[in-house]
Amino acid sequence: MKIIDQNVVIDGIDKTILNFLMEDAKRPILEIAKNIGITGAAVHQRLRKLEKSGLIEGSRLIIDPRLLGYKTMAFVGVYLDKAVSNPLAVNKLKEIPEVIECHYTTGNWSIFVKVLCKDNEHLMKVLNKNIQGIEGVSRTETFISLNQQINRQIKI
Amino acid sequence: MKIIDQNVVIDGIDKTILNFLMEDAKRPILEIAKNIGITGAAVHQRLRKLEKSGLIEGSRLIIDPRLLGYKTMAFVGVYLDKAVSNPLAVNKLKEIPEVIECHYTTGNWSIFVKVLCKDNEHLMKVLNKNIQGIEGVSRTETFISLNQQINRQIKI
DNA sequence: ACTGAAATCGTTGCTGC
DNA sequence: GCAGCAACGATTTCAGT
Repeated sequence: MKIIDQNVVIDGIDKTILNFLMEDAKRPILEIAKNIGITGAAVHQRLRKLEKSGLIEGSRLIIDPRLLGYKTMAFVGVYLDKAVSNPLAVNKLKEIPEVIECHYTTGNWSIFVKVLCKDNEHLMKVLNKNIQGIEGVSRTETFISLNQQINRQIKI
Repeated sequence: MKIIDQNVVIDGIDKTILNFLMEDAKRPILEIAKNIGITGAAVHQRLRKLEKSGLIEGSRLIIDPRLLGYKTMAFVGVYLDKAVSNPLAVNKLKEIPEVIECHYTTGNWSIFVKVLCKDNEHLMKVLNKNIQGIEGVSRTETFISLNQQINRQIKI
């Protein structure tokens, strides 16, 4: 777990550059530069500074998993027998490709995960065989996302 | 809501290309091409085909929001008075920048949202003022993510 | 920190296989 | 559907301010 002890200080120009690229990482730098009113070289310098600061983690190509048959998204609250088995359970969850998020949360559950499956049958297999099969998992509660209406990054 | 009625058919080479770029959208195409054993031009052709199919939604620059002071992530289950107020509530949620995901789910809640705030005080403001202030919202249940251990896309 | 130009590298289009 | 090459466009670097 990475410890964050200090914020990165950025100005309005940095924010504009980041907001552009957070929407579309392939947006030409010269276009962004023209929009701001500085040259492409200046934008590039700022991007290098932001990369070095660790604020920029990288870039990802975003695909629509539904077009590959992944049509069932679900959230699963996981109860663990003892709190001590948490890191072990997380390691086991990492090995399940259908698990795309995993959180250690306050409240009823020890662990909260987001899974993406092809259909309900696939989800059932992941729940019963993979997740329930992990040592220490006593019970799970599942919520199927019938429709995701918002999916975005924070506006900075 | 986009209706998906047919899957996009892709082969192993397409999968390899996509998996590379889903991890790092800036990965040089020539490098990927060499890895597969075809030319960069061929990789381009396939990418254009995949874009046209709608499978590729775009690319995003990924930043670490914690370095900008956004250190509190939470999941909020929202109870609505009547099911009919759902689309209206979603529209109101879209106007709250701290709401980064919104799902229509099975189970106890009508709507399930993921919010990203600077700290607990900020979260409290978003909950009490913004979310609870939406017409039709009767009650909310909040789970704070103390630590996100997995965050990835589906492996195809 | 930014500019402007030069060099480098990635992308796209074309022709032939 | 892919290779090879040429033309284009974008990124990156660097001296100068």
